[in-house]
Amino acid sequence: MSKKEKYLTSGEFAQLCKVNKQTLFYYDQIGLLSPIIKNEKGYRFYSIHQIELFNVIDLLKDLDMSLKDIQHYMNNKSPERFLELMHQKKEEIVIKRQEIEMKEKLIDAKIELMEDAAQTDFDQITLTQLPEATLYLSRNIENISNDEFVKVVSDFIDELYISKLDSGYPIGVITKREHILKGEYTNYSYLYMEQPTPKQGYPYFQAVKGYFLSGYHIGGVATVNQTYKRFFKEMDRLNLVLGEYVFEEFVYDSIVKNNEEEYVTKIMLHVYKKD
Amino acid sequence: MSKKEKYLTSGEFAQLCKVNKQTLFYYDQIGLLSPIIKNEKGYRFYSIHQIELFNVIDLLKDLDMSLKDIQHYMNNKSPERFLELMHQKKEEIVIKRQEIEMKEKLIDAKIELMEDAAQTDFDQITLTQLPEATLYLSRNIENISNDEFVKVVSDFIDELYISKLDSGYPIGVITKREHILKGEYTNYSYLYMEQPTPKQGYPYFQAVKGYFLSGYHIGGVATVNQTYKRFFKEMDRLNLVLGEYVFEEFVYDSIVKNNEEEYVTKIMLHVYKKD
DNA sequence: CCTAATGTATATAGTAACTATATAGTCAAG
DNA sequence: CTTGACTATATAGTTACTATATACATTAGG
Repeated sequence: MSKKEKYLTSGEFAQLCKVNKQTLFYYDQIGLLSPIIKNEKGYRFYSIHQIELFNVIDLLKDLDMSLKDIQHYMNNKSPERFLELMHQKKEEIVIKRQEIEMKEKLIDAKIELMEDAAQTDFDQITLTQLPEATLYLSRNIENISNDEFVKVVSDFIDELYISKLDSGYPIGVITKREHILKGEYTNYSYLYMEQPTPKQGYPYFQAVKGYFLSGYHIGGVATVNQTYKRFFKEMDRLNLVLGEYVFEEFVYDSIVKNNEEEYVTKIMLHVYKKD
Repeated sequence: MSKKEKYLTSGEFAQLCKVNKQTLFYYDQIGLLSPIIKNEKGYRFYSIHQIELFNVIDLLKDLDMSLKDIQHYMNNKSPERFLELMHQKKEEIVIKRQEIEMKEKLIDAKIELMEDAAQTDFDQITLTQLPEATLYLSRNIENISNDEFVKVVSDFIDELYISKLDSGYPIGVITKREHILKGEYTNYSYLYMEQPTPKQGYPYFQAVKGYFLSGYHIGGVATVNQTYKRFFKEMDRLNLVLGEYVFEEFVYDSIVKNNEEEYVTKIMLHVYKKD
């Protein structure tokens, strides 16, 4: 290796940086990263050390720093300021990573939901013993005004977001036995979201376990009473009585189907064995 | 909860989605997400269920899907296609997460480097026993042409990238004793990057341990011979002989300093105790 | 040495996904 | 009945590229 340094052409440097050559022209133009040499023909030549600089620019850019702000740092660089910047970016990247992890869980939950649904016979009603599950509940929504309902939903979603409790599972509704028995199938009492790995220190949680009669309703809310009729018939046949709560959650909704008639709702009735 | 649904104004819906109202107008304009009702005055009203749709749009957008492609899915929605999409996005988000994790490590490494440097006396030369360390090495770069050197650097960087071995630690150079003794301080033999958590199955690794004389060179390569003189004096004083290799790595370079005269290079000479 | 292929340059326009601004109409409270 | 907070549309501006058109330079092969 001799003393005189080898310089890279714009094309070579672009390849090394894994970036479009035009991007380097742009960086040169705005004065963010210019080649150390420009010959009489206007050809750009970069030093091999400049890749370090490019990498830092690329890192900061990925962490949502604007080119202008990066340039501002470069014009005022110092070990102290760089350390400060890295501390700040560390905080930001931790949040970014947590958000990515949340979204990955959400995708996992959606895949699970869709794969389960794909091999489910929506006409079948089955009796199962459900293990204990923890649910995050909204405030009570019985007989409240529409404006209040919107407020509760907003708050519920905000709480899920702030407390990082959005597990990606669908938002479900809970209806109390008394309303079901009166035929008020849409007089819901709470919204809920299942928590696969519940955190300590949050209120509104409720454990659920016991016998459940599970089935599916196909169509909009207007026709849900017919599905409940089928449920009641099956309860009679199996000698069951309705327990405290009924749980409903969407399986197929506007995300995968175009019209309400094709929506699928999973309905789980808490039941006791008659004796 | 009565039958008739409550609708949200554009402002309310924007707040719920945590997004600028203008963004919703834009989505309406391109036909991606339109309110289910527009009254005679042109006022937009969204259903509460539309937030689910918005969330999916937002998720896909975060996973680098263009609004056009999202729209294309929405026009061809089905459980099968949604599942397929989620599988694809799962693969993408895993890569994204790994990249974020790499960048977080890189930031950690930079912070460590800067914090260590901040409390280091660059004039001091110290004798320390270094623990075993694993280094990822480039091909040999002794006496090669400039073109070849550029190729080796490119390959080295590409390998680090492909094999995900870029630990964020600085790229260093190794010089053999024979070259040092001849005063050829810049006739380097290898590039290296330290691997804090070495992976199995990669060649080019070399463990390093033993006694090292560590000090710092301030300035460009042109003046490094003076720093080596200081090292040799210290070796005499401590009754040491030069070992096999010398390691050099940048502490302060173009990322934190404007001109070469202020750069700081850490130099570590492998040494034996004379007896 | 000529030529074709490949490389380099500048200038300009286009792109995605917002974002801001200007202007004007609507609604609800006091 | 007015004030302040909302709603709408239309248009222009923004960021960080990206593509295209045109022209000049360098290099490899015959």
